[in-house]
Amino acid sequence: MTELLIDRVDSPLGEVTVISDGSKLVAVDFDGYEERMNALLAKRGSDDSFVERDDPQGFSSALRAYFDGRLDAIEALPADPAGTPFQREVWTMLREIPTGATWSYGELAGRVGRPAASRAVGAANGLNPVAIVIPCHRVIGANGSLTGYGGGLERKRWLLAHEGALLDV
Amino acid sequence: MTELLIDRVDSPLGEVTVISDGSKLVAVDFDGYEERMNALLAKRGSDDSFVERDDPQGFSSALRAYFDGRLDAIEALPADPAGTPFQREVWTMLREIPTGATWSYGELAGRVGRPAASRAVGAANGLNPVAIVIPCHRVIGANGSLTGYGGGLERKRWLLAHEGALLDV
DNA sequence: TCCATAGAGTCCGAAAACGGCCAGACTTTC
DNA sequence: GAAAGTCTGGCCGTTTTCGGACTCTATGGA
Repeated sequence: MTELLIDRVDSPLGEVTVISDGSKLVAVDFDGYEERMNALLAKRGSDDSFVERDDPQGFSSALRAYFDGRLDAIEALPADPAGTPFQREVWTMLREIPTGATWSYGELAGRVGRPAASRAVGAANGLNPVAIVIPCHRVIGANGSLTGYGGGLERKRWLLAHEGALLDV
Repeated sequence: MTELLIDRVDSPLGEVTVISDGSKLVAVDFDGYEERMNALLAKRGSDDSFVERDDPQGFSSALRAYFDGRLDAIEALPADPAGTPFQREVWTMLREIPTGATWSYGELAGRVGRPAASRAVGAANGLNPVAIVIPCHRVIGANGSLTGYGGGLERKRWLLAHEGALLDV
């Protein structure tokens, strides 16, 4: 039974919910995805209680700075998402993608030592609980298409543009 | 693409088919179960061709000796059945059951470190490709009933009686 | 009491289904 | 012809579904 700190951040992409376990980020998600987020959080220790807290560990400020153009403000934030070993491996690798760059799912798969596991990587990507900070939005199709994003493709496009990534479309 | 050696042995239980990969037993089954046996063999390397061979590696002689009363003739025969890790674990443990003894499915489950997996053990038992030599017939219900046998309960009863096991019925 | 005989409860591993993929073979358009 | 769509088959970790060579308990007769 852990106590989780919850806060909200206004952004050009709508309200963003930030959840911390007191030391690390355990979830970041967009408005309207509460259900999914709760499902992801349920994978942690069974029972969690939520407590409203202003700017826990400074995570909310960091996100605001990121949205304001200080792209590197979120780079060092500690995150501890709950998931299978494979998923955690993928999520860890995601943070190696430089701001402004994009990888294909296949590239990412190769980076975690399973060159043929691009689909599995896609699935793991889709289950990333810590949006933005763990930059699953920086992974796109091998042909340059955006393919998908949990928060909606528009948000993915916006984030990549905000980071200065070069897109085909 | 492996070449499998096949032979038949006459027995009180009818004709028994013996299949060797040239060094180890890969299947032993009763007459009338060709289809099942082929299915089990299909789990090995994809394509196998069969070649008639008289008494390959002495396996057929050993079985005849067993049927003639030399019960220990089959104890040391090498076997290499194809299956999942769990199945192989179960099949390996089966050979630890002494001749003339019986275990319950639950006991067998405990012996492979999964005390609650008695049903799964039963399923694995039923898929044993190497009848008689891997003595799946020595496993019976916790209440002493014979429960089931791929070759028919009559054969199971006969084998146990042949080995001198004490049965309730 | 004792046995046998259902029936339900559970529990597992196996197998199948499911995606935020991708490369290659084909079509269709200019 | 080239270039942009379409379709197909194969991949892979996860999730779901399934089915059973179990077992325990409750019943109902002898």
